Amino acid sequence: MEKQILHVDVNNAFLSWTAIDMLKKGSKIDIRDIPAVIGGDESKRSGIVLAKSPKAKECGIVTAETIYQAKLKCPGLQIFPSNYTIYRENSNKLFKLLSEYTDKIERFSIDECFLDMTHYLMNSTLLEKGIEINRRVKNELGFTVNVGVAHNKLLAKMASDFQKPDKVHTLWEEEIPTKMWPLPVSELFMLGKKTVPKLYHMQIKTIGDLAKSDKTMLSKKFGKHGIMMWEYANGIDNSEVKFQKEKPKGIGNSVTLPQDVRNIEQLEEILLAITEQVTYRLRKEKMIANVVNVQLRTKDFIDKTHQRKLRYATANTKEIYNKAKEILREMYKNGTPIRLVGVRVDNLEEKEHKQISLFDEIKDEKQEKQEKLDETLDMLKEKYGYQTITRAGKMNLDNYIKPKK
DNA sequence: TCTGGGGTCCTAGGACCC
DNA sequence: TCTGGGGTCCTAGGACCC
Repeated sequence: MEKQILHVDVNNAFLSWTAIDMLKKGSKIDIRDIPAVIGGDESKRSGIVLAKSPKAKECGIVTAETIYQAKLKCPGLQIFPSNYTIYRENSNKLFKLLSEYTDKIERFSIDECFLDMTHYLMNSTLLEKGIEINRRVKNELGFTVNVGVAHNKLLAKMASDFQKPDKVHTLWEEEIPTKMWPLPVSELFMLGKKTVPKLYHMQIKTIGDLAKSDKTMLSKKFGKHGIMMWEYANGIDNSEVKFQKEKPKGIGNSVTLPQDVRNIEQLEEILLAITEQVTYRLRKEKMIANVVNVQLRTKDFIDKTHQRKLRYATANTKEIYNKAKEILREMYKNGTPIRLVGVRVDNLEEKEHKQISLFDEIKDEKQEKQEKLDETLDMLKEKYGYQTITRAGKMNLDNYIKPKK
């Protein structure tokens, strides 16, 4: 049976949400109407564009470029910091409103949702529902969304990306040749900056070119990715709207340091602070990890990641830190200037599912104590806030990261 | 004042086993 | 002298998304 899918995408999400917040706090200007961007902090070496206003877009500013580049393109550009607390609040409001329409709703990102309306249309059409959602979000939440209307997720997503802002677009199968095929191949979902030049080289320039090219040839050249891009170009996508919250597969944090660090003792302190953050999140998910992964980025922007399997799955800070330290020591050549440090845990499993007996056999008293310590510290973090309770005391990340001005 | 941070999925080579 | 192949696990890195 044919699915009925909507894709809802907030227009310039971070910028719109910051604009609303500023107006609420008495701002005289709406930053949606001026050349403005939401950006990182250049003094913290994280100066990139996260979102742009329409006027900033007119200057040629693109997402993820440096603030420095953006200023060159648009001298009067105004820059505002991001605020994820506010973004999460708005995202939740949107999700709540959309949940009135179907139970089968997938939060694809902080500002995008897929809705499976197949059994929820009652007496209206899918397009009517899309138009209603577009209108209600604007009136009730104060920001605008694009809505894509189609029979699968890929086409709905492509549709919501057509003309912006505040629009509802259909992309039915019969509309593919006129609405999707003329677009440059770079517009197709999952085709990024590495693949597009390769396709161009093969004289594949539009989505239509890709759709009409030979699937077997693409498969030989790009593997699974080749099959997928051919299917997407032809509007084929059988994936389901994932409405049940999925357990994370991995959890990680990383930090760009305000200055390069070139000695291992300092790197270890940073590693501990990040590990504490990661394992805290891991324990909150009630999961344990089998793999620890350490990432280093040099001052020349060369990334290295090394990972090791743990002897048994755990969420204990000390055990994971010990493994991370082992990895760091093996991968770090003393004196190399490091710009970013990251820790990830992977191959997660649910703590409940672990067979207690087997687990306890290899767990000794020391480990029991360590786990109790984690529990206690986690409780304190819940009660008094994360920042005040770090195991390492002075080894807090704040020592390496300039406090927010 | 150059270049974020959090994810998922895939590939490929080597080790190891049968 | 010649000389398997299939499967799984582990690890590093790449591509892509928002």
